[in-house]
Amino acid sequence: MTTIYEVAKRANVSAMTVSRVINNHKSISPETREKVIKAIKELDYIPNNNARSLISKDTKLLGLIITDITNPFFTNIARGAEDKANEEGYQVVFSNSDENIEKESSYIRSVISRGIDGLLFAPTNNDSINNAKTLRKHEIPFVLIDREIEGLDEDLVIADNQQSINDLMDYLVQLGHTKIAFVSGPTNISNTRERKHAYLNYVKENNLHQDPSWIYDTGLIDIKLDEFVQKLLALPSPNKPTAIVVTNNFISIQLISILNKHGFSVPDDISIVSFDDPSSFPLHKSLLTIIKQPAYKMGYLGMELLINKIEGKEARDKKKFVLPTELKIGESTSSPKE
Amino acid sequence: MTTIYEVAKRANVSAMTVSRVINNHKSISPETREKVIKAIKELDYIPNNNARSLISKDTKLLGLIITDITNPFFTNIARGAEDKANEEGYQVVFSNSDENIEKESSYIRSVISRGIDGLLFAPTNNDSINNAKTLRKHEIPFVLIDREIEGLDEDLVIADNQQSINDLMDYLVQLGHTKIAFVSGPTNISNTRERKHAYLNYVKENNLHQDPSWIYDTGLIDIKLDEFVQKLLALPSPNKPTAIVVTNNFISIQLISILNKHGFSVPDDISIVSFDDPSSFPLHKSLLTIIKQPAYKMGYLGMELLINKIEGKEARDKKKFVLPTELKIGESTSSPKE
DNA sequence: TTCAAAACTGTTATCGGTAACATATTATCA
DNA sequence: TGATAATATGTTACCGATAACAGTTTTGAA
Repeated sequence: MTTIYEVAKRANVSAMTVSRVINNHKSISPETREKVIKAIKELDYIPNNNARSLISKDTKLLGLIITDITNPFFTNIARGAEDKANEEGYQVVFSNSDENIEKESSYIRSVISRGIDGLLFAPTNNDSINNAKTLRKHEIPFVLIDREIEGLDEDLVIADNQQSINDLMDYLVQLGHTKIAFVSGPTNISNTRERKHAYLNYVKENNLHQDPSWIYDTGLIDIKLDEFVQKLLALPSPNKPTAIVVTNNFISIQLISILNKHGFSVPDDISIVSFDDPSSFPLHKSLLTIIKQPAYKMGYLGMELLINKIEGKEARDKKKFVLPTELKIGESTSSPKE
Repeated sequence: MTTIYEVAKRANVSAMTVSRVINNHKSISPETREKVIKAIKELDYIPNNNARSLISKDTKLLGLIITDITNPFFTNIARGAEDKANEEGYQVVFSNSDENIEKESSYIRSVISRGIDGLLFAPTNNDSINNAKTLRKHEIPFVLIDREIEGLDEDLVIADNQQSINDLMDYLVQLGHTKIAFVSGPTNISNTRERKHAYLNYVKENNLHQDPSWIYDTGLIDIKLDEFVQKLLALPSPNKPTAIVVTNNFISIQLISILNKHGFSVPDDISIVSFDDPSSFPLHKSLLTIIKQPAYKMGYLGMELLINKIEGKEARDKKKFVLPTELKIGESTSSPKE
């Protein structure tokens, strides 16, 4: 590895002078600068950023935790985040937490030891509070994305869950549905909680049919829908829902699959609405009627907030950014029969 | 930031002893170890890995360059790569090169200055040879993925292009097509080159209709298909192809869109086959008939090779891994009319 | 002309770790 | 029982950069 000393020797100056040239300090004579640049080029010298960081305390490295890059929602968050980071001269280390709090903890300790300047962070669930505290103890600025942590006041970028559920419900009601079931992920994740809350509110305020057996919370990794679906389908016709709101795209795929298995077709027998269709295809109508969350924008904005925070351009008060979503009508919804 | 010296002071030992405890050296008495561990916990000490790297010369950090994480093919490569890296205790800094050689160069210099242990690298095109040389000069192990660089002998993981084209052509011929056009990306990218070569071979060996005006190379960022399509559709019926092989999923989407604009429908008027349908949806038949490349496996294997190389577990001779692909029949193909 | 300020370059110490060597104590065996 | 090895811990130097300070030369205003 070529060091600054080798460059210095070749250019017949001190290491400090080379450092000054690299960092564009004033007070370097044009001749010296030229000599040094020549030596740098000849040796193809690339400074060791880790040695620099030891003194400067910054690394221009940012962390990104998402649950799974393979989920198109997070893919676009990652892309938005990387774009902004890149624009500002930062690089991104990423990790898939897979809804696993231990994996999250272990990654966070690793990136702290790397000296990352900040972290953009989709927390696993409310248990992530301990990891957030670790970050704070080590004075790593971070911004939450997509999910809030209960009891933690921190900068946050999310989509508008209230509005999203209202839009979905409005659309279903407009189609003539009044019996609407609700399948969500685990409620220790904030967006699930908010969506469920919005659903319950909507049902109450609009005097829709209410039934506790129509509401089901699954896990995110082991999604056990079979029993719930069987119970639902066994209900006598007047008590059977004609539509289901699903809070997660992966769950909705499995749900449709199970419904089909039981001989129920979507949307003929039952309508399904969800979030962030994973099959969005530019050319044809989306299969699912969904709420599209502005994933790219969320990632981009999240990084922007984070970098502002790091570089001190930001007022110190915490901010919560709630971005608007968009209803996209697909082929998983129709008016109820009869 | 808590340093090893503060831990040492609190535990009443030297910094070296703390270091020994952290790194599980032998010759530490149980009492000392316990004292030190207690101090580490009380201070929530996380070692500074950059300071460590300054001496040890390794960082447990790996680079990943893909053209665009948003392309599901690369998403899965990234996921496979991150999984393997994580299993082996490494972390991944990634970058979207966007088919832009300057962005690639700049990223590579950055990660070199970070002291990455190695790089998994989908090169932009043959011009990437200079970046590969930079990596070699700085003794950074790397493995190429998805694309070869002409004139560079280096470890490589790709999908079987020859076989893929043969499968697509076989399928079209079996449907009754004999007039098959070919649209590819730029031929300074190895997989495009190989696919084109395989297509030309197939046409020749099977005595299919040949026509230079049926072959078109586009850019990857600015895909200009309009003129080509117009020419193609203006051909008198006997000279008009009944199917098109497209080497890139994004191009195929645009192609279908343009064909539709001109009043031609797929597959009724013309069949389209391609690679890696971006709309693959678990529940229903894929829209496009495609060759599915084993993206996850490619990323995983690529990382495995890279890490073996870094850790010296690997024989020093270069290896080229060509993974098998899978034909997936979708709705973009049918037998030709009349 | 003269001397302080500005411009230019070098020396030393330090960032947070660890390798290499040194020292002190304990264990082991001929 | 004395010599040697093994165990346990500390001291010093160094990894590659840069901040802080210190010179030396040049510049410019009085």
